[in-house]
Amino acid sequence: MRERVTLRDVAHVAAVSAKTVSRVVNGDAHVTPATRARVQQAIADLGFQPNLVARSLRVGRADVVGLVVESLADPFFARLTSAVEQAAHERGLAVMVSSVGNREPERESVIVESLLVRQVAGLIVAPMAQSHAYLAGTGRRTPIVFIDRLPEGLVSDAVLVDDLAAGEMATRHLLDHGHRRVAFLGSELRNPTTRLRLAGYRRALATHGLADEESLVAVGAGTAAEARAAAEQLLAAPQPPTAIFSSNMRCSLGLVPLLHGRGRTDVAVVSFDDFAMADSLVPAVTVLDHDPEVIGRAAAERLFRRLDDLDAPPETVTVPVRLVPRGSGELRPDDREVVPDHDRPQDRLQDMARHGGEGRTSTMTSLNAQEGAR
Amino acid sequence: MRERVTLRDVAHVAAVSAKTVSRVVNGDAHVTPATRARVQQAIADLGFQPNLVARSLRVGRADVVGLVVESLADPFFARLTSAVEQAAHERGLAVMVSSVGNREPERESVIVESLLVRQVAGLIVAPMAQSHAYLAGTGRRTPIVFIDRLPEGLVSDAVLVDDLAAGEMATRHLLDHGHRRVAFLGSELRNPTTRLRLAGYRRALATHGLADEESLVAVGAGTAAEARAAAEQLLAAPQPPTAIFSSNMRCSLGLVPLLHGRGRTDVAVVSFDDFAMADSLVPAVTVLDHDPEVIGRAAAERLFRRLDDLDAPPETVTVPVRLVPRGSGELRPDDREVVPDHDRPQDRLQDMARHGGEGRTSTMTSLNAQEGAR
DNA sequence: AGCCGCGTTGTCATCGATGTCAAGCCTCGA
DNA sequence: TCGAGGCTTGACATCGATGACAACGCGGCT
Repeated sequence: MRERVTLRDVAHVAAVSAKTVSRVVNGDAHVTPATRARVQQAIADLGFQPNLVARSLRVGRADVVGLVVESLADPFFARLTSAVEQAAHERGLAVMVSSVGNREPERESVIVESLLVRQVAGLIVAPMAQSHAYLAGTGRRTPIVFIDRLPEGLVSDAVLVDDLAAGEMATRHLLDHGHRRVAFLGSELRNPTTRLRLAGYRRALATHGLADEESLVAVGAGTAAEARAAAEQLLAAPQPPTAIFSSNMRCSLGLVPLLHGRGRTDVAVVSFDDFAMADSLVPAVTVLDHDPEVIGRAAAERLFRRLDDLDAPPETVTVPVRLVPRGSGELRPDDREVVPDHDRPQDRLQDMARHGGEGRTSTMTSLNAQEGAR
Repeated sequence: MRERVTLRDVAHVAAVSAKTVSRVVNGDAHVTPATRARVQQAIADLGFQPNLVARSLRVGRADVVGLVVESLADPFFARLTSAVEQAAHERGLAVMVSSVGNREPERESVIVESLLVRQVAGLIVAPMAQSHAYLAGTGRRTPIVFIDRLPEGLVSDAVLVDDLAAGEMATRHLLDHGHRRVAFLGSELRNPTTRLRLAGYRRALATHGLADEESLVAVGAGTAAEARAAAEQLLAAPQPPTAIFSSNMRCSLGLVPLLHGRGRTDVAVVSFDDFAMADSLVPAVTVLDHDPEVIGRAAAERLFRRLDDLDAPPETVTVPVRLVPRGSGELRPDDREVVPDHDRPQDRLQDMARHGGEGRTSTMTSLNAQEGAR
């Protein structure tokens, strides 16, 4: 129930000035060992703990990083947050998290500003808002690292996924499983992400010496329903694809139920982005997945380097995606039968028993692997 | 790229004192409408934003709540964090999260102190450490709400789950499905949580007019392996149970793989705590589940009330648990055959299509429901 | 011996906001 | 007309730490 102890109290007990105590606390070299010892003794006796808010005011910034994501409840962002928090902790920084929610992207600016007024040293933002004009003059005072998407017309540090390589990887995966008619399902081409993934798709085709067939590329689907319709068209074509690369989650949410509803689970599918239930369907959906731990740490480290050198030119870090084979992407063009599924739960059971709720594995192979609550 | 704007700058432009600007910013009533307007104009012109760090120093506390959990990557804590963050945001508070990690519970004190020195207004802690002596005098200065477990020898605000009711609910669920020989599998009785759940189990038996049979209660299993052994004993008994209430996750991690390995999926199971894969097994495991959103919000609101009245006596909030029927708990004593499983994924598919990746449903029925990454 | 230089320590102002207290002004009633 | 009381506004100190700068003491040098 001790009263708050300040530098001055310690100074008084150690018979030195507050400034000297400050030097000891901050590890300043210019202090005599004898003085240092006396001060440290006083600190210990009084149980002094520096007030970081006061320090923050004086030095003009808090030793805190702000993190802005869409939703903390989303496992992707949860793991990202965890990675950022670990990296920050190693550097002695605290983390303030805020979620924007998926309803109103405009809330992003409010959230960001609520962190700025708290003088965070830096921000990591997974952008949702359309415009980032509100960030106009902020960058210099408070560095920002963007995740996953670079806001329009802003040059800034960012951590992006390698969409080109990802598109190529997905497509090659299907080609390697014997498919020759691989379709591309994507949303609007305005989206640079989609463009890059499509480019990767084409590059993989070219590498395999295949022509890029116009009729196999279905883009423009903005919603799951539109994606479903686009997929229906693909399947109804005279020479339908035997495999489909669904280049984002929304598309998959249209495509996959369609295939299951029609009993067309013989069509091979690789989906970008993991999505709910992707691994409990039969066959489970092979996905290209971002590794949130890798992205989070990369973003944190990019930010730290920026804090150490505010004047270096902006840098973009590109992280690879992983392909998580689960069944749907490993179907061959002549497969008419689905892999029996009753061995899959068994596999997982063994996995579960092996990990036994004790340690967390450092690299998880399945995105959906999750520890039980508590 | 504007320089930082302070109260004084605004005061200068509006030709008033800094104090008056402060009054306007804080909505103090004692300001002439004319003055107020002039000040607000100046604030808008200069783009002034108050420096919350300075305010925090002055008032002695930051408008921040600290949250300490085991792991942010754990979906339970992720959703809890999300709920806390939302509640805090509604009150204008930011949230600093820190995770302790499951390796060294002693790190808890370091984490908590790193938040205290940042002058957080209050803390929400899911305790892991054995001793909380380090919190000795803290409570008065910085209120703490504990989640799920009350630290030894500390009277404090807390949010606990209703273990008694939960034990009763699980057991009654099994009894209602026709079972008469229901076993209880639990860890050490030293653990008050286990004691309460066992009491609930007994109460349900009593309500159904059943005797409490000693041989059906297996407690003391500290690890999954021990739980497995205990379950083996139960099943090998002359009159084995037809249903088992596994009273915590560790027990379930011993019990469930055993049943599956032995092909004894005819034994009904209700498990406390959701766990990895619980819903993708066949049959999926019926669980009693904490609702992290409810717990998080309850903790936040308890904390806010405490902030409003530091002298009220400590209060414990008890939240109910939910029973999530998934199959294993709905088996009847005479069931020899497992529900065919291929319709379950279909159900989910429809579910998935219906929600279509658009809105987040406000109350999720399945704990494991999760949005895809991004 | 006296001066220089270096390393230690202290004084003072400051970061930006707010609590305290009082001054100034206005209104109303005696 | 004058004083009391209320409201608006401002001057000043303060929260706790740190940066700039100065003073001090001591050893080495000429």
